[in-house]
Amino acid sequence: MTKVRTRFAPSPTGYVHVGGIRTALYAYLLAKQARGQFVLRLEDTDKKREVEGSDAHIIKSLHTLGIDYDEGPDIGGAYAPYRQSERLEHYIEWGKKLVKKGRAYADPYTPEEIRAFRSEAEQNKKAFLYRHHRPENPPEWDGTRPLRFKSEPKACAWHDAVMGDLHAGEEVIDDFVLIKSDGYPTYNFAHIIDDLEMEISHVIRGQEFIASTPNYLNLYEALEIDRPVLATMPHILNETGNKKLGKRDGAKDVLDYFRDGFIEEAMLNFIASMGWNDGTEQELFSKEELVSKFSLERVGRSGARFDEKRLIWMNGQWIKRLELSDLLKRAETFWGEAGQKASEAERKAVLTVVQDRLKTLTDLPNLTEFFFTEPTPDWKMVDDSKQLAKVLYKNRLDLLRSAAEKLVQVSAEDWNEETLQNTLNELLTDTNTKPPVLFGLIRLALTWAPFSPGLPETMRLLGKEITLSRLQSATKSLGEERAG
RNA sequence: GGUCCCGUCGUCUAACGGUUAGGACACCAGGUUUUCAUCCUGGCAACAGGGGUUCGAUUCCCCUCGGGAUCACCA
Repeated sequence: MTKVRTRFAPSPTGYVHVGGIRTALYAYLLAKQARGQFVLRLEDTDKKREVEGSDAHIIKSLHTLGIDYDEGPDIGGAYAPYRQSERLEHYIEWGKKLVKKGRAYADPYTPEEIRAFRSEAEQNKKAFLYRHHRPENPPEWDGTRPLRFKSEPKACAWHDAVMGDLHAGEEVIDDFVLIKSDGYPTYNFAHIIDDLEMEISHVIRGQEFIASTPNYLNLYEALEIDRPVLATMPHILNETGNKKLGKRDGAKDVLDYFRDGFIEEAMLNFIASMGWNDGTEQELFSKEELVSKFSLERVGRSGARFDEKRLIWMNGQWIKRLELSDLLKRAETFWGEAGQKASEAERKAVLTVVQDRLKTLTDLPNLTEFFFTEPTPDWKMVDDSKQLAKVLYKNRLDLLRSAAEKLVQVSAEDWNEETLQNTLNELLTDTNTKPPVLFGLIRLALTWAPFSPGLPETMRLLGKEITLSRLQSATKSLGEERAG
C-alpha cells in the first residue's frame, strides 16, 4: 500500500462550518486509518479576503474536535512551510518551468479589455473562453502581469473515489490564471504544486471543484506529474435544503456548537454520518470506530441536509455515555449562577441524577439550578399544565398542606428514595388524587423547573428541611397569588 | 443560459435484479401504579414521473421533471 497523506486546506477567510469540518474529518479518517499523515495547509493567497485571526480560529476548531494534524503551519513538518504565502518562490519556479515549456504565457490584456471580450461573448450568447483571445506574441513574463496556463483543450474523463466516473467536454478547458499580477498564485495553481511537493496522495474536497477539475487535469499533464486520488464530497445543504451550506446564509461556526452545549463526540459522530455510514444499523460511532470503519467508497453522492434535531439526540446519547468525572469537567462553564458557586461534591451529586436527561450542556441551569438556590414560584407553569390547570385553588392548597404534613413525619434517617416513594404513594391514597396531579404539583413546588429528575431523587438530594420549606413557601405564594 | 453532479419515509440513510423496501431522528399512541424529561413498546410515513432491457426492476439504459454546483487576477 502506498503511503496515504491527506490534507485540509482552508483559506483563512473566517471560521469553519460543519461542511468544512466534514471534509477535514474524512481526510483525517482516511489518513489515520492507513497510518498515514493528515496535514493542515493554509491557502492564504488572496490577501483581500483574508480575515485577521482566522488561522488561529481554524486551528482551534480542529483541536476542539480532536481532528489532529501531523503537520501544519503552527507545528511545522518535513514539508514546511504550510502557509502558501510563504511558498511563493515555489510557484514562481514552476511557473517559469511552464513558460519554458511553452505551456504558460504572460497575459497582455488589461482587465477592461478582458471584460470587453466577455461581454462580447455574452452578447453573442456564447460562453466566454479566454483562450479564444490567446495572444500570438505574448510579452515576456516579468511578474507584473498575470501568468496564464496555455491549455490543450480536449474532452476528458476521470475517476473520482466518491462520485465515480466523471467526464467533461473540451469547452470547459481554458487558459486560467496561474499567478496573479500581485505575485500570488491562484488556488488553481498553488494547490496542485503544493499537493505535489507535499506528496499528498488523496485530495478530498467539496463538489464545487468538479467543474474546474478538467482544467486541473490539463495542468497535471502539462506539468508531467501524477495526480493524487480525487475524492469529491457532495455538499451539505442548509436546513431548507435549497442551497449548499455557506457562511453567507448563516452557517454556524463549528465552535458555536460547543458554546451551545454540544460535545465533540456528538459533533464528530453527527458530521461523519452526514453522507457516510458503514452499511449496518449502527448509529453511534466513536472517533476510533470512525477511523477503523470509514471508507470513501461508502460516502454517498447526494447532498445531505443539516438536521439539528438529530444532532441534539445524538448529543444526549454521548453525554449519557460520559464518565461522571469527565462530564463534570466539561460541564464546568455551563452551570447556572448558583451552581457555579456550589462545591464540586454538590455538583457531582446533582450531575449524577441529571446526566441521563441532559441533551445539551446548556440544559444544565434549567435542570439543576433549583438544587442550589431557592426557585421563584411561577404559577403560570401550573396553569400551563393540562392536568394541573384543572385543579382549583383550594385543592392546590389542600394538596400542598397534606404533602407537608405527611412528609414531616418521615425521619431524617429514613429520608431516602425508597421511603419517600412509599410515602408519596400513601399520600396518593390519602388524598385520593391521581399521580399526575399530586406529583406534578409537588414537583413544581419543589423545583419550578420545566423538567427535573424523578421526584424521590429530587427530594432526597434536596433534603428534608429544604423540601418542607419549599412546600411551605409554595403554599404561601399561592395565597399571595390569589390575593393579588 | 452552457457544462457537470444528484434524486428512497418530513430529515439522515440501508438495499449493490427477486425484501411485507430495513434502521435512526422527528411526530403520534400506549407502558414504566410518578408530573416534565429519560427509558421501553407500538404506530404513521418513501423508491420524482414516463418509457425501455429483463421471467422479474428502487436497483441497468433513455427521456422528462425537480434540486444543486460551476462558469473570477475567490478558494
